[in-house]
Amino acid sequence: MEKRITIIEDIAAIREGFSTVLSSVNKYQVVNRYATCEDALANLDKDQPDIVLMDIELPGMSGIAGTAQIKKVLPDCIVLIITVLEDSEKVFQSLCAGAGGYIVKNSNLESIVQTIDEAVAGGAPMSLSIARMVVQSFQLQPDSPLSERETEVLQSIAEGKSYSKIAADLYISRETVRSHIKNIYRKLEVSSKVDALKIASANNWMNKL
Amino acid sequence: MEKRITIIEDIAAIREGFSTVLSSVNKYQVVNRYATCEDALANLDKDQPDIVLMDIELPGMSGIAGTAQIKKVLPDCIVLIITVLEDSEKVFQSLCAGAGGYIVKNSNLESIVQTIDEAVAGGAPMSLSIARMVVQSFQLQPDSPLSERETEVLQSIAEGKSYSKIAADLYISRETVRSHIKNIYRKLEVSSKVDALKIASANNWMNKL
DNA sequence: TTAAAAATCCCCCAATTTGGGGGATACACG
DNA sequence: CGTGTATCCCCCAAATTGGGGGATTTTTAA
Repeated sequence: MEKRITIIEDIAAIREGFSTVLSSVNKYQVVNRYATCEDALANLDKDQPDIVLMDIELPGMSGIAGTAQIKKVLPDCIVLIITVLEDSEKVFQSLCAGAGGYIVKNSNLESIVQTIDEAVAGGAPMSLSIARMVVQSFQLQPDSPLSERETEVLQSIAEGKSYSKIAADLYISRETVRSHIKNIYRKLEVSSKVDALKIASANNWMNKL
Repeated sequence: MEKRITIIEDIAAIREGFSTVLSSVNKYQVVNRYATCEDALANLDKDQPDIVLMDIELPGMSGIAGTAQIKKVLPDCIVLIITVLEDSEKVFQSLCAGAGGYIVKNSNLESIVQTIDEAVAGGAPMSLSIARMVVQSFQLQPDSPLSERETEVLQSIAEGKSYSKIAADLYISRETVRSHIKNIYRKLEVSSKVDALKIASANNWMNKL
């Protein structure tokens, strides 16, 4: 069955380029092309795309917000991000918004079709460098000022545990937990859970699991 | 320069198979092979491997715990997991422990060498299905009983914020936050932050960012 | 159109938690 | 022999949490 594709990209040349390429492939049917998310969202019900190719930098609503909106209306629609630069922040935000993969803007025509095929087949197409970015996000930075035990305690705080619960889980006294927390606060130069967690997670000093 | 490789795999046939293949490649030098993490860890200082090929299911210490231990002693050592089945839990635990990529056990010889090359070049080699697994972990399950606002509130609790802080950030009254939390507790059949967070994060009902 | 769900706000209240002090002891590493 | 780590203890006041009991409005769905 033909897959319905919508393209959202503000640069006309790139938009029409993708469109021309994909229109020539039998299994794909480009139902519409838009320069902004706003336009695309207004016609979403009518277009009913199976796949959306979405630029990340758009005038008005960003591609990330747009992705979230589209997934809200059409949860099964696959949104593929078209990108030039690989900004780690934006990559994660897109993934959280529901993006299913990445297409590099200047890649050749066959690889674009191949990428879409992979996505349709249930894969999560992304370049090796994006995969590395994602994998790295799971790994701890080795530059943490916190000791192992302190990290363990902070981790438990991130899970919402109280001092008493942490103490029980680690088989230590509640006072010891307090000592660790005092040291954490001193090292990170903060004086509350929220601030400590903010700093530690921004620097990837805690495990994500 | 020759890369020093250590193989940890309890099945002799597979262990020797990898060893033979990699020994025949000039840029790689298999310095040692072990059946258990314990043995490998005892000789780590002497072996000084650049790359470790690690089976995930081992007698005694698991490959995941072993990976964490190795990274503690040799932070720059690249640990590649050798795996047959792709269990999402274990994949994430390995990544958190510091694994740099995955090698599928029954892949052909050239692709094994290619995977190691990618890892050395700074990539994060993994199969498409593992990439999908990782990407999916960033995406919300659509089966959440919580409303958007409730999810937002729970998200804030996960960040360690107090009711007052949440209220301020969302521009609502603290009492409204309390109402949302009461509803969250009712829906999830819990009566504390910890339990609510446990259920919601286990089901992927909250954003990771 | 009507009922349910969602989002907003208010009160009372007691137990728990938090974070600020002030300590102490023991062990390891260099 | 100091510095860091890990463990434990005390006091105390302010803040937080979670259990009740409500209410109103808007949005959504049946």
